[in-house]
Amino acid sequence: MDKFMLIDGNSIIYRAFFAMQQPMTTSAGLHTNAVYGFTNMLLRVLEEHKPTHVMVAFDAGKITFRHSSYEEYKGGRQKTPPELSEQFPLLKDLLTAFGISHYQLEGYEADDIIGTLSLQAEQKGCEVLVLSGDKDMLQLASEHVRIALTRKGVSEIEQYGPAEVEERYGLTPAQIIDLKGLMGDASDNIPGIPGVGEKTALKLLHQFGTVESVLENTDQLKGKMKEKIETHADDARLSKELATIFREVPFDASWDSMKYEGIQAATAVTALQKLEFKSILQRLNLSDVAAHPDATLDELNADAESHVAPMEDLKVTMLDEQHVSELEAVLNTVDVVHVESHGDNPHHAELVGVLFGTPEEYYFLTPDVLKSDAATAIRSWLADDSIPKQGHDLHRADLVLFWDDIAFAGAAFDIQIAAYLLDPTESGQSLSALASKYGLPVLSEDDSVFGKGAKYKVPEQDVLSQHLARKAATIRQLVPLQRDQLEQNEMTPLFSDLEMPLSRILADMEKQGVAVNTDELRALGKEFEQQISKLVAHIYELAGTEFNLNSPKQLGEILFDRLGLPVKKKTKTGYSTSADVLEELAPYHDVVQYILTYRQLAKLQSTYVEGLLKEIHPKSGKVHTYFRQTITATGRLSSQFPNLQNIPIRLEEGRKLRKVFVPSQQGWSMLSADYSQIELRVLAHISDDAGLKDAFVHDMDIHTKTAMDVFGVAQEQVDSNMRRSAKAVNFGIVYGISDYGLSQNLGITRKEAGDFINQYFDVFQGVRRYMDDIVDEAKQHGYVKTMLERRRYLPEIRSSNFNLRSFAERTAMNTPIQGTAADIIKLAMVHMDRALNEHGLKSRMLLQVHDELVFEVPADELEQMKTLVPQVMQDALELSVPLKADVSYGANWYEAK
DNA sequence: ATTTTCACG
DNA sequence: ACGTACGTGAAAATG
Repeated sequence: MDKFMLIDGNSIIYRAFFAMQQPMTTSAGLHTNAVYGFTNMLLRVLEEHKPTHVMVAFDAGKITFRHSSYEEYKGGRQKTPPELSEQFPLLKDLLTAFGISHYQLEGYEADDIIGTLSLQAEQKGCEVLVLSGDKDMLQLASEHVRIALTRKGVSEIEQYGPAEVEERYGLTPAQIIDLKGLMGDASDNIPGIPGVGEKTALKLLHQFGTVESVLENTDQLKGKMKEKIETHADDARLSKELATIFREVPFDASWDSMKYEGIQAATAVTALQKLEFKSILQRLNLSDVAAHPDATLDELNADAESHVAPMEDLKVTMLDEQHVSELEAVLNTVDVVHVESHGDNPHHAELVGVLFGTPEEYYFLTPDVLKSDAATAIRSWLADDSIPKQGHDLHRADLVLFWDDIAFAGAAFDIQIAAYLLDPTESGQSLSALASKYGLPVLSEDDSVFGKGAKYKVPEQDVLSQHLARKAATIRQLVPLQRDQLEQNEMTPLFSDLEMPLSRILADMEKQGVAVNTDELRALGKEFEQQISKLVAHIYELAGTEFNLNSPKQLGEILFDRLGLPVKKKTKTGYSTSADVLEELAPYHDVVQYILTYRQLAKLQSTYVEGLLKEIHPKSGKVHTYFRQTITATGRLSSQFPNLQNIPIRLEEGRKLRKVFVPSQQGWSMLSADYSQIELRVLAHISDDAGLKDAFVHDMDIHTKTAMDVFGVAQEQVDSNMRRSAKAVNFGIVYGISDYGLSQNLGITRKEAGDFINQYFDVFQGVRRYMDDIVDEAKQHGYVKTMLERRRYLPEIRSSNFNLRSFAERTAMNTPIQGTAADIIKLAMVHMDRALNEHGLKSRMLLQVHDELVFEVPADELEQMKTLVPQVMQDALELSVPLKADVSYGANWYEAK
């Protein structure tokens, strides 16, 4: 017998929305929580009831036939929140992908469509199940029509037939209409009789049976109730009419179109991926879906239970020295490598083991075995640049192996880099997180296999090798999925021609390291130390007490409680003692200036002198930073252990630290080249602003030029203050300007800052247009792009929260600029690496500091490098304005300024 | 583990 | 009215 399931789409999606209040969005910022709740419920009921026909009905249009008899019908109702209304089309698309029919008809509500269909189905001899969250539906219950009402959001379902309705209310299904006629329904703005709630209504109906009968027999009632019912008799009749589901909707969908033969797996998976429903996808085996595109989910599930091997069955061979040849024999089929290591700093991390994966089998080698004579061929394979390798964080693998004297080359597809490009803000880039993101079989977190922090322990070898094999299996399955997505996003060149080659270049730079003159560094430390101890004594004396100068809390107590200085700013935990606050306090008390100087020197001492000494590698005597390629939201690199991208330069005291960074060989020089105003040049290109472009084409001083245009004066009339202001505006423009930010920076009022910005935009109209357009673009697509198609998703650009939205808007303005600048210097690095090789130069690229490249150069290459480096940098990418790079060199990084 | 401060582009 | 300039990492104190 046919079994028809009718779903009240509006009712269920509303309930799902309000039940799941935690926000849930796709990376592009579409809200999906209601669709998610709906889908989970749908899959559950389909599984449980196995219907032959399914139809989801929706309301259509704002005006229904009910409005003609009662204009205020559904009046006063809260407007559907936009976070929910944007989910209706998503749900309908998903249903289509599932192969489930949905229907709506102008002028009718979902109730009416369901009422009509349930009647027709029943007359055809079908069993009908109606799914809704609305009690009104109970009026449809009959011998062959059961009503399933959701409870607790949509997580539970309660079924009603006529018997259950009788049991619950003591009424027949038809009397449900009368019930509502008397008690009304606030949510639909159906009046009912004031003062009559469920209790009274039920009592009346048990006594009289129908609304009409109640109204005819008011003489049997007495007191207030009699009065109210008599005065609101018409309301009761109207309410009953409104509550009655119309069961003769002119329906033109065919019976066959509602047939349900299981969810089409292939289209369903695509749709679920689009919605990023990880946990739902996780339950499906994607490789099976790919193999059987025409199958339904049920068929695949049945299939999976019968013969797909569970993860436990991965075939892993642990190879000792005697059996390494087994791997040698299949090396040409190895398609995944995973290097497991322990420790955050890859230059000091311990090699735990290496896993080689072929599609058939996995092989695990301990570090000892890999380093043994027996594994020479394996090591040659690892070192062979012409053999492409796939893995997760191969950059780290390369470094870890390097310090164990094992060469690695040929990284072709790094899924960590791919994941970063696909969404640079996604923090969870662990392999396990990626597995769940893509709905692959669950992979244990490293923390749970190894333990966290001090509890880290390498497990038994069978557990270890099994875990690593699962990682390898995950990598193998991920590669084609990411490859497709990169291709779809037109990011394949960015990935293959820029980021992958760069990852090897970075590893080379890091292995090379930078030599540090430790004697000089220690001498600087001594100098700082002497100044610091004098300052501390002085400060204690002026404060009248000793305290921990490094504690903002204690310092705050001294300054504001003990010395009674005015409080300018507070943090969430107490007084702010940041430098800008202290600057303001300096006139009030002599101690403040000493504290500022102390802060400055203490920073240099702890972070740079002591910090740097700690990072000198015992094996090389150099510092080897670790450039991270998958951290920043904009595409920039970051640098760790130590951070060599924030070595002091702005103040002379700190700048001296650059003297300790020296060439690693006698007679060599440090050479540094930096882009001049790269971000503003990028802005000139992207915004196509005539004035800005003109300024760069003529290589003018951009801040002076800005001052001339904004203040409307000649070059000679620009004083240092005007130039300073113009410079601040230019910075602000790049950051995504706000009047508040500029006012803070320049110490002017917000209004003055705002006027200033307006003047700027009046002159640079192309820039204004760019800022407007890019925010619109971000709102429309949910992401912004750099010139090389690097993306950043900005889900909060559609937020109703002003702060979140404003932040996203500034980010939309800044990211294409900062990100394109990052693209450009990365391109320059790839070109530079090639140029050094092609020219057979011994010079080495050592550091990248966002707009600067640092090299060490032998004396006989100095002349050539002085022209080659800026040339390559300037030609990295062609813009509508020239790029400019300045070069300098000297005996150390300080001299190369 | 989080907060505050400060170094850089 | 809201309360920020964009992007990072490290050290120290403190919860």
